Amino acid sequence: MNDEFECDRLDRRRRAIMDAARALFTEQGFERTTLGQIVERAGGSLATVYKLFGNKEGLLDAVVFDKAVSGENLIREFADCGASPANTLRRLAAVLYERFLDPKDVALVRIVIARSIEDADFARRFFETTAMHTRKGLEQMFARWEAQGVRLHGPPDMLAEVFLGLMVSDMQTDAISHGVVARPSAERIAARIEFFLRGAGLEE
Amino acid sequence: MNDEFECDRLDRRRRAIMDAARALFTEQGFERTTLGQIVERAGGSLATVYKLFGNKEGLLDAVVFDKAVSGENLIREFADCGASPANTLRRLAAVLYERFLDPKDVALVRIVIARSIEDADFARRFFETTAMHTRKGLEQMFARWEAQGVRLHGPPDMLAEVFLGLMVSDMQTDAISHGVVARPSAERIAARIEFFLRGAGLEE
DNA sequence: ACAATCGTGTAATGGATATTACACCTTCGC
DNA sequence: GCGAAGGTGTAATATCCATTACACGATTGT
Repeated sequence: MNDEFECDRLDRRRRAIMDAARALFTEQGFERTTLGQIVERAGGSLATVYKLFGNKEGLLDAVVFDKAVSGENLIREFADCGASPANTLRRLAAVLYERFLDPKDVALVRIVIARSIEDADFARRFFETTAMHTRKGLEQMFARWEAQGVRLHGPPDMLAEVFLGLMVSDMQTDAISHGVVARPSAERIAARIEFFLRGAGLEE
Repeated sequence: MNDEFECDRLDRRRRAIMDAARALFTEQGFERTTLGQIVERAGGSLATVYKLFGNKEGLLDAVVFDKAVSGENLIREFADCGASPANTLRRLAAVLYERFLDPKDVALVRIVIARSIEDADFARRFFETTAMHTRKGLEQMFARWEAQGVRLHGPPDMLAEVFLGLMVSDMQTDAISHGVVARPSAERIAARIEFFLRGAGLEE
């Protein structure tokens, strides 16, 4: 009972600190946020922060890589559910918007970009576990369709890049620049999807 | 002769300070760069920096908005030179890559994003004088074509968004994340252009 | 050549903050 | 209940840096 309780206590403290840190980092940026503010919001003490995370950078690391959800599996689910390519892409688009324009995600990306100026490796690790996975997932999806006899205008890797660029990249750039962005309307999404389907040779 | 020389001297000093500041800001980020480093590289003195720019933020402002080239005129030149829409877009693509993937520009964008966490207005001003202009320019180009009887799949504003998203946004996101990005190959550009032409209904 | 103007270099000032040290108190096993 | 282990709060430490103050020297118009 000792270990479990101990672990529970530590975990709860860890989570409280990380939650406070994430909130403050995304509100004010990394450098402007002081450990004092974090402790003030999370309760506990400075000493605990240093015990759990080593230093301020360690805390940022923990916050950013907390839940690196893999986009690869997400996409595989959609690709394997038997719908036509056109319909699969239509449903996938909504998920991508959810994923790439989520304010929490966007805020995190901004922090990573800010930090990447000083620590290039930090950004590389982040994007390899997020955007890269999504792109790879899309690429595999297109490749599987091609193997099943679907005729595509262009190689799978190009289509994956283009799909992401066409559907979300410009809005993501906007979101990153402005902090938030309005969810695109259904019509707007639909227009882009149809555009992609024509370009890829997938009109029905 | 007095005024001219004075002005010349001040201008030269101004330029030297801004050049040093831009270099250091893009290398290390805004917060990590000290005014001491800037003066050390530019020569002159701290007092001059404060006289010319007021404070550190004023210097950043001057650096970022130094040469806010308008993308609107750039695009109008291309649109007015009489080539077919397809050929115009083909030549325009190369210019956009030059513009959006230029390492100097990318480095600036990173700084703006980093700063935007603390100062949202700063980012808004920047993107209104750069990306927004380019988008508007594209939109007007498509609208003019439509007025001339060219049949397009979709409204001009959507096409402008999509063209930017399709051609550069994903690479720009990469560039912003990683700092630099390899210039895309001619084939890669060509493939995307043809994709866009199909989607927009502009195949020849 | 002279005196004034203005940039220049140096050296405070003052505040902020990451990090560490330390003494206290809670919590847990026995 | 008791003692140990370890979290907690507070208070130094120590550095770093934007900003200001000041005295010096160069440059210029007369």
